Amino acid sequence: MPDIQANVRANIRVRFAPSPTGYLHVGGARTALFNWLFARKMGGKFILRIEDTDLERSSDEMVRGILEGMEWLGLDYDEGPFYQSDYADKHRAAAYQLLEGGQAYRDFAPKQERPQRDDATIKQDIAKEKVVNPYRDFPKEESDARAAAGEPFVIRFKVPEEGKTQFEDAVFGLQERDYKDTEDLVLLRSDGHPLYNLSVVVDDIEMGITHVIRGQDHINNTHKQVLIYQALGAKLPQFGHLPLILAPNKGKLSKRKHGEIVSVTTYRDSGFIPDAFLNFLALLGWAPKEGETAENQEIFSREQLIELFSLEGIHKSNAVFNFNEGDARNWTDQKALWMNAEYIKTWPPEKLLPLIKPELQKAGLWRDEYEGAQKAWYENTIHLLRERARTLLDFAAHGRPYFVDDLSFEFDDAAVKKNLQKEPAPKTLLPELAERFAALTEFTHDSTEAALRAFAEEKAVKAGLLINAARTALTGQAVGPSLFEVVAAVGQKRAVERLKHAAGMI
RNA sequence: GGCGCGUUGGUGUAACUGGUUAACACGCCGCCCUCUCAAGGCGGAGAGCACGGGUUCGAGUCCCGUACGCGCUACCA
Repeated sequence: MPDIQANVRANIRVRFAPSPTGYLHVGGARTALFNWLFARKMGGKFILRIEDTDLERSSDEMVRGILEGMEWLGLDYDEGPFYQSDYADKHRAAAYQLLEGGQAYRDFAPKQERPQRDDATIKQDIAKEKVVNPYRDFPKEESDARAAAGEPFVIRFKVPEEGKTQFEDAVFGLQERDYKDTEDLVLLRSDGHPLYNLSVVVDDIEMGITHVIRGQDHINNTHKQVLIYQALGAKLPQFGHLPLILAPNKGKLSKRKHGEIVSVTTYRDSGFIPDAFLNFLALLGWAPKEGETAENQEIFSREQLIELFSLEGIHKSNAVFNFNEGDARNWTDQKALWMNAEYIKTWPPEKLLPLIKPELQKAGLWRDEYEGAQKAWYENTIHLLRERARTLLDFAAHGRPYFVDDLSFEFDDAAVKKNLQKEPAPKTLLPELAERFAALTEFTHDSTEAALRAFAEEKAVKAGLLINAARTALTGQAVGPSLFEVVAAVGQKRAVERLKHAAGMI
């Protein structure tokens, strides 16, 4: 017997349809993610379509930003990218089909200057003025004649007077809207250019989209689109509207207001592991069913997310993305940062190492031996650093003393004061300690620890004093891994050198 | 203004078809560990579920109202 369920699932087709604004913002990324998860979960197809019907605002450059973001996040699409502008003829044909069918009409009124998007008071005034369009019931012959005479017009959808649109939303449930609350939207501009709501519907029908998963800010558009679906005689897809991701001030995310912080490339460039960012995004507005996860689990691999994802788990209320641009350390949502650190700490080396290499290369710290003769040493050093890293950038920043042979790393002022200069002992003891280290035939964590502790006892100083002084001498820092791990990683020659050098700084 | 949607600690979320002191994660504070910082372990503060009124033996969970927030309201997408 054929597996009917599997067949139904395999036919599921979803799409992510961003407009090319030059970058993929976190809200868009989450929409893409949810579509992708749904498609992967159901064994359906995930399609990318660029909504570039507003040609003035589109360019290759703008599209590239979207593609880059998708690629970084690893959201691979099965079809596309398609460009909506390539199908303008079809959209126009649909508009004329509706005109012929009497479901749309020509509006000869001259274009009005519109107020700025954010000028709410003017908008309100316009809304009050809204009256029945005089061309709505214009005689067909006259309309045809004026069009034939070359008079410019737009094609508007003729929203019926009585009744309401309705659809069952996968997230918000039954949605209804009275026809009288929907204006006669423009389908085709006076220059023949098709507009968004028309293009979307025609494309979604054409592409066989079964589930439209998009931001909640589209709910009003959906009512308009339902009208177009019906006028075109097409079956409605399943709609699912996602809650919005809000800025810390609870307003809408926007590049203009919030800058680069809302672009996913910022997270890539700031050393996020894509899976960590995806994990964080997935939990913004969605949660797995209780009982299907491990106790207190917050970390989910891609595979687990796919396994656990369901439309039912999506929330209705908006989520705040708590970034904090002014703060150098906690510049973005702390949970995202924590999650990234978790990934860095626990990811298998074969996945982590390829992400660190480019960072070291950028900083001029990379050597090919790290993948050859020095492989074991390198991996051990990375292991040391990963415990304290929050982003991939930290490997180059904190790792410099481990990767350079000379003294071309920073000495932190506070560390020098506290660990080297505060007490008089280091000045005389550090050179002596250097000699002890130089004399060791076996130079390991344990042998250096034994040597240092014996030396401290001999000189009647606390081991901690020497340990902290040595850490600053070797790394320039007051904080870092256990000293003897550092000593072993830095090696005998460099350790001896740096201990002597530090004494000279005092 | 109109239409729509939402409201659980600072943030993200949980709480089966209403049933004992509202749970978890991040963050915060403290303690332990310790050579520092992290990590880790343990503990703590922080919401009585926007507010008001109902229904009920019993409501965060159902109903009504109010407030607040958000979204949409283009010949943009």
